[in-house]
Amino acid sequence: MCAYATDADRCDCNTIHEVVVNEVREHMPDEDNLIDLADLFKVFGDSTRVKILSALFHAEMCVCDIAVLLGMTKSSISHQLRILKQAKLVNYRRDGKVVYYSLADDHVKTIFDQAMMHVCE
Amino acid sequence: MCAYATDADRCDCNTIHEVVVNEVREHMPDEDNLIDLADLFKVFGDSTRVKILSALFHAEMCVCDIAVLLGMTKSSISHQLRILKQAKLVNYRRDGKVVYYSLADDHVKTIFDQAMMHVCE
DNA sequence: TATACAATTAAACGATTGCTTGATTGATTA
DNA sequence: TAATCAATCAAGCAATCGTTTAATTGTATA
Repeated sequence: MCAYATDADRCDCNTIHEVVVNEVREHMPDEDNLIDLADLFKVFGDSTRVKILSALFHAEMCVCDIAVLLGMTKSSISHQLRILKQAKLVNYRRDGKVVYYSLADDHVKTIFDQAMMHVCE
Repeated sequence: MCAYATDADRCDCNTIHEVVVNEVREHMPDEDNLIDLADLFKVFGDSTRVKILSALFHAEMCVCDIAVLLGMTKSSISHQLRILKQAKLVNYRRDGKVVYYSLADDHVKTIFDQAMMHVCE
């Protein structure tokens, strides 16, 4: 049983389609890449962050602008911007007391557009 | 202060770029759509689910196959498949005792490819 | 009908996460 | 230098989430 599992201890199956499993295993991306992928989507998986990115599609904005736009505190916006910064999804520049944020990656727009297609079906 | 906030109570800013905020507000998608978008990404934001979808890109598989492939219990795989089913990301068909799952939406592959480009930069 | 087994489900847990509050940092200006 | 204010940060709390365990469902077959 489970002769083809990478981690036989965790497996509780008796019959598998060996050929299919091996075939799929060969074609799958590395686990590390898939984990990175999930981590990126995790960043997208919060409505506040989605709103921030969606706003930055149209214009560079300061923390205060975004807070007003979304009706939230500067603190929570700043908190979420830090997460977006860590994921290299936004750039920032300081001008006096104000910090302006902008979109760092054009892929994001494409990803959002495709996802919106799924949502609107 | 904060004359332009939709929810003035939550705002704690003194200076905003009024024109920019109004301009962006006009161009943003509806809040409901953005929440749906975040909810979709939330589904993508788990490595087990990303691995399952990535596997289904290549072949239809039963729960047991996927459990073996990923070295996890059938229970946890079934649990995640339910979430993918609810998000209309996978289809299923029963053949005797075995239930086969397959990909339901071609957008997913495009989204994953674009996201992988961001990750691999 | 009884057994076997793939799949699903429910409850419980530990871990993660987003927002709040209050304090602090950094830059400007009176 | 002192005051102001945009922005950040840290700690705490409530809510959400993924896996485990054990029980249950549904289908096939002896």
